[in-house]
Amino acid sequence: MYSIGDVADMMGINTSAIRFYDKQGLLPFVERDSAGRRVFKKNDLNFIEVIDCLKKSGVPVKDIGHFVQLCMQGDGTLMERYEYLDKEEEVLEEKIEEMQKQLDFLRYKKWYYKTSVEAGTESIHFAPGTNAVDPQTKEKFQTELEHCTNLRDLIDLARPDE
Amino acid sequence: MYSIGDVADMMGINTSAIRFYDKQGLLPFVERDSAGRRVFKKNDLNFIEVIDCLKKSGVPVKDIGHFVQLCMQGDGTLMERYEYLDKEEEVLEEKIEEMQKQLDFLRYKKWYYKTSVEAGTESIHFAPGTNAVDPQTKEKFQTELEHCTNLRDLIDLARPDE
DNA sequence: ATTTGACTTAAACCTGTGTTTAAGTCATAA
DNA sequence: TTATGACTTAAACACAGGTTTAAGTCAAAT
Repeated sequence: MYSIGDVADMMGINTSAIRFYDKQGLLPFVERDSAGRRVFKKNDLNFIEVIDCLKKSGVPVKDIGHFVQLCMQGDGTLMERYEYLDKEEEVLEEKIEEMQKQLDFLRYKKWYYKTSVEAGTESIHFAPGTNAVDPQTKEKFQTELEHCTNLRDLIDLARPDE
Repeated sequence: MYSIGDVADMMGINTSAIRFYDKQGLLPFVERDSAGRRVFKKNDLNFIEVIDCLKKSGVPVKDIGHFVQLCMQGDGTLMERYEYLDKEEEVLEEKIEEMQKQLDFLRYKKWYYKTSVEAGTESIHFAPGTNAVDPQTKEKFQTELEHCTNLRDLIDLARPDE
């Protein structure tokens, strides 16, 4: 048995966030004591763990509410719940893939600035006689990337010894 | 030379989103024609690519504005720009790691529901004589995970042949 | 007995990230 | 030459996801 404060501490969130989730229908299983205070049971933490996972995965609160509603309806909705999680698995996989693409681009730009810092000017990457980046710059990076064994050597700026 | 509509089409966003970014200081380099319309140069697309990457990485608009400001100040800020990207690289790496953790949990829950669907009831995972999930359920999954060669066999529900 | 601290609610407030609306400008095709 | 479509602005609106505030309840320690 835990109070809202206990749960807030355990989850690392604000008590008012928990009350907000409750109001949005995410915690229909939470009971109350004689004074009207929320009482969280041990098994409620399993629910909260799922809710927390979905929130951290970027699922909107209303959407999570739909899943919780399925959970409250017993074994008849087991398949729907499986399908819900199956869908979210796919969404999350795509999200991670997308993030990885952005990370690759960020690393190209780190290389761009590492080499610029080393040269003292960004203009080493400009097309001759212009102030614009040479369209071949990224391909040059790709080539260097393929021929390098250590990504860090390629994109990290050497730090003075500490 | 591109109009705001061209850029919107290329980036797959709304023209009003571009105007919004401009107002927030993300596009100080964009010029105007005699009629006051935005004119995007080829090199502006390089900036927009970076902005788009940072946005997709979850960086707040104001924060991106800071980077753009550095870009407008010439070679004197090269090191700061490198450090900015270095920081964002780390943030993004952590974000991906976090997402991967949520994905692992989601897969545990998929297994939980796959096995429940197969059994016809969720109660196979309850502690004997209770309505609460057995605390050892997750460990049981972990063990099965270690001994399995194909994740999909473990967590994906067999679909009828199509 | 009263004070303290954790809880309760409803309602107001705030931030980020745009979108929509209304009124107007301009180049070009019919 | 006029109608169309793409652009311009400022300001209002929307919406998610909370946080803050104000007023009150209650149990337990002083």
